[in-house]
Amino acid sequence: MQKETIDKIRAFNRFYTGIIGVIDDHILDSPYSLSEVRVMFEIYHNSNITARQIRDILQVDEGYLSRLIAKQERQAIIQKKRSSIDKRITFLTLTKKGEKIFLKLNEKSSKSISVVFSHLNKKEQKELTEHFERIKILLTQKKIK
Amino acid sequence: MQKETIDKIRAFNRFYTGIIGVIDDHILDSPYSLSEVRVMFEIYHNSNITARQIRDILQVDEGYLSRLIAKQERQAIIQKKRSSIDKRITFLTLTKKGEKIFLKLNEKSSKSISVVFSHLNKKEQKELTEHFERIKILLTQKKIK
DNA sequence: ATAACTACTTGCCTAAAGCAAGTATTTTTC
DNA sequence: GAAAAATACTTGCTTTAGGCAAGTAGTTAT
Repeated sequence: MQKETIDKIRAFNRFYTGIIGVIDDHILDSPYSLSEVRVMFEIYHNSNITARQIRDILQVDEGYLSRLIAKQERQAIIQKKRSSIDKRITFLTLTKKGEKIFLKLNEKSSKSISVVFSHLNKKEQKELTEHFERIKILLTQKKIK
Repeated sequence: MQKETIDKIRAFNRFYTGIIGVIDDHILDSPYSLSEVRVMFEIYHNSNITARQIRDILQVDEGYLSRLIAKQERQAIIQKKRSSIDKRITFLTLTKKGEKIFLKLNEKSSKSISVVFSHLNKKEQKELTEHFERIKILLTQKKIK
């Protein structure tokens, strides 16, 4: 791979890390950490997910995750139900309260996304999301070598 | 802003956070933390930068940064020289040793970037960096409202 | 000359996260 | 079908990252 290309990728990564940082910062003035919000996100979008699956998606330490989940269970955000078929596994769902909390946080994050991207008009927004789409396709397709 | 657009942005952010995570993970199996490498990066690319400037670029706590710099000075990676005009300011440079270390880490990061993007052919690489370029332009231009 | 400001440092503290050993359950192997 | 290996999760212990506030030294403004 060419050095120039690598430099461009690196430059974009630094740039985009900053963008993500700004958005995340806003979520962070809530009583929940980024990781906690991510856990809620995964459960919200995939009910009855397991801790193991979340670990694989978010790439977090399983011990740490176990504690996060326990904490959110104590706070009645998450509900655990053990599988009757395989008792090692517990399925996770958000409680009504948890769902409410997550949606509020999501709303907050939407707001901060809106702020960061607010200077774009309709057409530019469309262009932007098309770039995103293409990048995703480029980076996920034919990972199979 | 439209909900759909926000969702697409969020989806890309999650996706790209993962990509960056994979690349960063590789750098992290070195004795230096991400923040340390970033500090080296800034000094390497901008000799005689000040701690204040690095703080502004990287958006890190100045106390934490001060310690990082002190640590790297002890390790003879960084050299401080106080400004004779304004003695509050110290200019930072990499030592020969520091430069060597940084370049090695940079090389390592280049390798991991190469791996992540290796399935792309020349044409696709070009397309990718063009998307990056456009996104950067879209997101930096006319921030002035 | 004093007050306000800037650049950086230091002390103190909490939250984030890694690692390893442990428990309970299920699956594999001989 | 018992022992060994594997899986899903938990717990204890520890390190690291990073925030916040007060402190120091130097500079600029009033």
